[in-house]
Amino acid sequence: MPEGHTIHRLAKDLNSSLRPGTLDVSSPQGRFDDGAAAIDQHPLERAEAWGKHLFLDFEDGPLLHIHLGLIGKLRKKPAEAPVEGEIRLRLANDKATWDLTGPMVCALIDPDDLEEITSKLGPDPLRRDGKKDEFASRLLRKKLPLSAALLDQKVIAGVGNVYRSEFCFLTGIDPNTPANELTEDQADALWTLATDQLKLGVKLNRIVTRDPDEVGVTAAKIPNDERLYTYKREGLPCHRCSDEIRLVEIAKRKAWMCPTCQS
DNA sequence: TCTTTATGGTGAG
DNA sequence: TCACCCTAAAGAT
Repeated sequence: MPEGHTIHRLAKDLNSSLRPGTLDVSSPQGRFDDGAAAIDQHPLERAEAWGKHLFLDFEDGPLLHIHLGLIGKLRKKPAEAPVEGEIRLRLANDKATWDLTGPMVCALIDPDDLEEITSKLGPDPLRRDGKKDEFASRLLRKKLPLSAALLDQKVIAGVGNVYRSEFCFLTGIDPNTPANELTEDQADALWTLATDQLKLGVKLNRIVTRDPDEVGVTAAKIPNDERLYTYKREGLPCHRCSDEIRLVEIAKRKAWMCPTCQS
C-alpha cells in the first residue's frame, strides 16, 4: 500500500512507537544480519519520510534507508510477536514489534548517500520544504502525458498509481494531456489537491478521494470499495456521471479515467 | 494447487 | 524496451 502517505504515516507511527529507548534489531530472515547488528541496541533518534523513501536515524549509529517498493510492508505487531514469513528486519522494544517484509531497499547509508537520494526527488507535498512553484515548473516542462508526469518522483515525490488517476479525475483533466500544455492554474490546483489528499491519506491511513457528501458518511467511514472514483473501477459507472470508467495504459502502468468527466 | 497481481523502481541491452 | 527484484494475498482451475 505504499504511496507517500503510507511512508509519512509510518514515520509518524515509528517515532511514537519506538521512542525512547534502545531497540532490539534483528533480521529473522537473515538477509540483513550485518545491517541489523550495526543498529542493534541503538535508540531511534528520528524517522523521517521523503516521498516514498523512509529514513531512520539512530543515535550513535548509521542511517537506515528503507523503500518499500511495490510489495514491501512495514507492519506493527504486539511485543514478542512470533516470527512469521520473510522478515528482512525486525525493530522491537518492550511495547511493540515492527516487521519489514519484501522491501525494495533496506540498507545502511551515510549522510552523503542521504543527500544524493533526496537531491534526486522533486517536492514532497507532505514536507515543509515541498514548494508549489517547484512542482509547477517541473511539471510544465514535461512533454509526457500528465498521468505519466505525476508518477515521476522528480516532478512530485510521493504520488503513486492510485493518486495519479484520482488526481486527474478530480481536476477533470484527461490523463493523456501533455503536461506542458497545462496552465499554471491547473498546476496549482494539482499541487493543492495533492497536498490535501496526501494529508488526508496520512490521517486515515488509506487513500480516500471520494467526497463524503456523495456517500452520506464521514471520510473515515466510507467503505473501501466506495472510496475512489477511478482506480480499478473499469466497467463500473462513474460516481459523478454514471458513464463507464475506462482502463488505459500510461507510462507502462494501468490508469483509469472517466471519458465524460475528463476531457 | 496452481497463476496472477500489487499503491515501485533499477539496470542491462 | 525488457527483465528482474522482493513477498503475500487474491483469483483461477
